[in-house]
Amino acid sequence: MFQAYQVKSRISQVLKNYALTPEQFNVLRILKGSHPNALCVKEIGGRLIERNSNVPRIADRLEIKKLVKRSVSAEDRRETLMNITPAGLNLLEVASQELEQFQGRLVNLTEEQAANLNQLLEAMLQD
Amino acid sequence: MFQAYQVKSRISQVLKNYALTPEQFNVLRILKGSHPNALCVKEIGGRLIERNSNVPRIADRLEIKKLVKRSVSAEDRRETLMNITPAGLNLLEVASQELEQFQGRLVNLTEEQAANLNQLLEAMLQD
DNA sequence: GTATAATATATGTATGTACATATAAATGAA
DNA sequence: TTCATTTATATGTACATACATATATTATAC
Repeated sequence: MFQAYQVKSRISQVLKNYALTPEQFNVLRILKGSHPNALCVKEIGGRLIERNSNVPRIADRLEIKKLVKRSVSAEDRRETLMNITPAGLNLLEVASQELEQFQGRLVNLTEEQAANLNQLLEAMLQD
Repeated sequence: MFQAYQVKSRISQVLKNYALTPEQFNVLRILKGSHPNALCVKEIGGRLIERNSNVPRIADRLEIKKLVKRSVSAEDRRETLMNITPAGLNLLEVASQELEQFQGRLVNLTEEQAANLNQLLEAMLQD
């Protein structure tokens, strides 16, 4: 948990250059993954690590910055669909590039060590 | 980070039985560690994983529940000293017991695997 | 076909983090 | 000694999580 906190803090510092929080960045990445197709709020939430993320409120902030657009689904009017805007794609592109370089310098493991770490983490929790 | 989130969530569920958050629990544990000596706000903050924890506000909530007491330091009147109360010690005792049992069942690694995981995590980050 | 249940989203409230700023007290330089 | 600087804490604001509840829409039971 200490290392997870460290990683998140440092990612946060990099994203601050783009006025993004890690959560906002993750939502943008998910939307880019489905682009040009929209995703509804529930689908986005299901792809986030934090199962209790409040996607409507993160969407509020992204919408104010015009990085996403919301619309009501025609098939199911309960659903709010979200799309990343061209401005969102541009910002995500530059932020992702800096973040990838940063992470490359940050992480200090061989491929074998990384695979080993991953395996231990996956085996760690009961249930 | 996914596993750190899982662990924190499950700990959170257990502590909810005692109306404690993980952060409040950690502050109580730190205060118990120094008991019967008090600790100032800065010392407590320095022992938490989250470097930016806002100890005064966590202390507000613990004080309302009468689990800690605050006082002004005589040696340095800028410092706010904190002490765990008898009620705090009692609550911590029962909560800790349930949490330890829970964590024993939760974590699924041999001693060797745990040592290996720990070593990989420590080596993981540059700087 | 209508009433009820289930679902998707939004929103209110409590808690916490991140960070800027305010305030009081101690320290140090002149 | 006096005044500027540093330090410890508190507090304001923005953002996020956790969870309860409200609302609108769809699905289902009869």
